[in-house]
Amino acid sequence: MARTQGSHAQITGPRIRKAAQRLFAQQGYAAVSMRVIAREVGVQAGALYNYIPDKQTLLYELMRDHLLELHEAVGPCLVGPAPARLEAFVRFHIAFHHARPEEVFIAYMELRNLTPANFAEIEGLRRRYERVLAQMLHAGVREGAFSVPDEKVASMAIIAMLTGVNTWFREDGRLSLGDVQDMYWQMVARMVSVGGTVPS
Amino acid sequence: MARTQGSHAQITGPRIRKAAQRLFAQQGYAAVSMRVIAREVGVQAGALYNYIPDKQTLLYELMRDHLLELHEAVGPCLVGPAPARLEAFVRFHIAFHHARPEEVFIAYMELRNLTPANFAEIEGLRRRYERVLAQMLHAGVREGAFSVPDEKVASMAIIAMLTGVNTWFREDGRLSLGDVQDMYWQMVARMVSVGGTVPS
DNA sequence: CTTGGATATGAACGTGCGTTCAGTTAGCGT
DNA sequence: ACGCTAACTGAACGCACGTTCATATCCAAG
Repeated sequence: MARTQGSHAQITGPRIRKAAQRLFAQQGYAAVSMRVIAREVGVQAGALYNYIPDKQTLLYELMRDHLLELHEAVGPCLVGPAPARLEAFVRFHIAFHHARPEEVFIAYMELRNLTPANFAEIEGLRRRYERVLAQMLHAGVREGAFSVPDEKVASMAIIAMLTGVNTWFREDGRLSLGDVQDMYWQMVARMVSVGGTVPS
Repeated sequence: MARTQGSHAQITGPRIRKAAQRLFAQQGYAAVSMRVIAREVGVQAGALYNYIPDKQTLLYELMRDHLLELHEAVGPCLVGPAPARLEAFVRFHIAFHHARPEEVFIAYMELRNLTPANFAEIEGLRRRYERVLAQMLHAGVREGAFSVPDEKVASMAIIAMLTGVNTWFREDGRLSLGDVQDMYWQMVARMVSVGGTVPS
């Protein structure tokens, strides 16, 4: 048999990516075989190679696409006065990452499974995102709106604490995502001394 | 051949753990084979089973021992007034994790490679550690020394940002570990409003 | 109605996996 | 000097891996 039903190309490609994303996030890149991905999609393993050159590229493209989408989406946070931009960034980062737990998990956990060349590309995209926040802090400090011990260190600290939300937040818990955004913004604002003093 | 040199039992056991720790941290549990671990130690794969029941238990014990050591080591941070305890905790967490990058990496990245039973044990130990900080914050809030939006959320945020140091800090960078400890303590202190106001 | 390209199958390639175990050696206690 | 046992080897088990490829089928266009 071959092509047991109608034309599938525009369906199968995305389905492969979705299945790989789910499985990589759940079990890890190294633990997921091409045959398992294929079964999830409903084809034989060989058919996957009509859509991807190899397993490594599949992983790389998932991570790259995620980070490119992240860069596009953060754009609107880059306008206005520094404190407003920072607040927008905090809320954005939490919401964006919450909406994509699998992509985020993969982007953080599977870096070491990239070939050196692919790793360099992904790492570059990550650094660019970190610099977005660092520059935001830098501008705020220059304006006298923020005070931090070190702009780069503060940006790493903030990103780490924001990304950490994904490890514990559950939709059905006692807090809504909005609550969490409020709380994190309050903590970040205090951390960078927005307004030069602590908000009550 | 067998036992090509003198008695090795008390040497080989720890060497297996060290090798596994290094390799698991570098390449991931699923990507490291028993044969590779054995080669690193200088024995055949079969010999490993004189020291460990199986690969899964090797991973589990690495994580468990790390977390038990963490609990023992955090003890001294639990005395004194709340602000002093929190400062001690911040400095301790950074230093302890910095000294054990491989253990930390494994403990965070390989959770999904544990069997459900082992996962439950490890997760329990992690939660206990998180509760140490949460109770510290709770006490500080009760005393009026701290102010946070939510004690549990704040503890997750603080632990995430502290653990994040391991992802970027390099011994040979422009900052010493002491610098970083100072900066993070300053940021955390502001975040929980130590003293009810922002330290300059 | 024919045809050609898109889409998929299923077998096969060589390799490596975790684990077991009978056999072999080295060094200790006596 | 010698046996005992701890320590290790090396082969073997069945299975799964990523990838390739000849082949088969389906659909759209002419």
